[in-house]
Amino acid sequence: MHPDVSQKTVGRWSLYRRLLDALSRTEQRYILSSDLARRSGVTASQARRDLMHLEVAGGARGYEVQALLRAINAQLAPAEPQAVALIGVGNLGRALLSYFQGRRPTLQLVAAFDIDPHKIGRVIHGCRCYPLDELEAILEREAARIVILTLPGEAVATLGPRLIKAGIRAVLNFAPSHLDLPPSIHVEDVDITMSLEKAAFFAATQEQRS
Amino acid sequence: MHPDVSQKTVGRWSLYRRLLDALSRTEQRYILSSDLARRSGVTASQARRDLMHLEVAGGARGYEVQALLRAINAQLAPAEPQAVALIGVGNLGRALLSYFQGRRPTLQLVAAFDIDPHKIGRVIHGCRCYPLDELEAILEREAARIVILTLPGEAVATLGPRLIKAGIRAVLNFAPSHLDLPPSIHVEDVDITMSLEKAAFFAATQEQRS
DNA sequence: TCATGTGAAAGCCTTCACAGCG
DNA sequence: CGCTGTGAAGGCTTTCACATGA
Repeated sequence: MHPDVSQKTVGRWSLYRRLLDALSRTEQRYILSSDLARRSGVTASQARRDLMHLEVAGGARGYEVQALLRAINAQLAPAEPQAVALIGVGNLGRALLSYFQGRRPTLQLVAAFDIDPHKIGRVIHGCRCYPLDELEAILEREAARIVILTLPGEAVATLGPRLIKAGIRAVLNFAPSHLDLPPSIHVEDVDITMSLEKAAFFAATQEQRS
Repeated sequence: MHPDVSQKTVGRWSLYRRLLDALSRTEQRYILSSDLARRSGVTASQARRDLMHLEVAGGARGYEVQALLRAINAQLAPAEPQAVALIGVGNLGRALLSYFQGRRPTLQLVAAFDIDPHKIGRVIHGCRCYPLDELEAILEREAARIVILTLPGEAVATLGPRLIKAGIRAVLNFAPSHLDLPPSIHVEDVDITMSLEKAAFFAATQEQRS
């Protein structure tokens, strides 16, 4: 694999894949960087740079859709499916369980955790809910290396050390608190309140940037 | 207002505010940039740069919590409350309605929209649901300039022109499709699938970056 | 003395611009 | 001829490092 791929490029691969996936169900066999770019909201240069790392040669008709798709899948989807667990089965947690169930076969939601006794033992959107106490044991049993955090902000603070001990490799954190984890664990923060406040700020500002 | 504030700085103001808000309910009257930084997951230099734009003088004991809070609020929260509408009352839409209801008094969720007749007319998490047909009329009536999009990907494509006509100033887009809007409208994309796929990629990669 | 405020340097990401190839 | 692939330039963001002030 190419060693120096930036986080942003990886994110855009995911965008491109969505488009290519849709294209692959049509008659269109080739796509131009300019097309891919316009439909993804990036520039053509940037799309070409991102595709460069995939080492798929384009031609005068552009890139072959199937070839790109294969190359991006090879990067984003490892050979073995990855198990994912979700911690915090509130409104947002349930919405995400439903959203992700069966969406990407290589990412399987194998367990949910909560502290609410009413939720424990239930199967929610196809995913069994366990007590948070059993986190380490069940993550180990299911070989889950990725967790989604959808807890109230205060609750994540104590979770860091447990995630480290459980051998977690990546976290998708929806809680509005900073997780202090070693750099070997990838943390992807999704801060919805911040995003809305940014939107509100720029809505109220005359001079728009970007 | 300082003219050249970057989007990233605005986002971090929102982070800092959350922390300062919590601090303001404690005895602690001053905070050091290094403290603020550590607890927000940024460097001390960066925190100081971000605070620079607020023109709040710090001293040897650091910054006064209340002064910072006032300055950030002045930036992020305009004098008048801003009305927000949400389009697409599925699982994620409902979770966000519940999440945002009453959280920030200066951001008021005034209307939800859907095409499902079963949802129209109901009040969901304190927010009335209207038919999507009436979008323009109701956005105008409620003076909503910010919309949250939580629809299936395909459905947003046709929405662009309607949002422009309705005079929308900012969009928080959870749909995995590119919105083609003029640069005068701020678009904040929150792509949950992309975030999870990034997390999965870096979970599977040996060399972690960042 | 110790923390801020900030020029200057470094690093990262995007865009330009064009050689080269099908 | 038009599009890709990519060095080089440009722009943005972060970090360094230190003068300044309480």
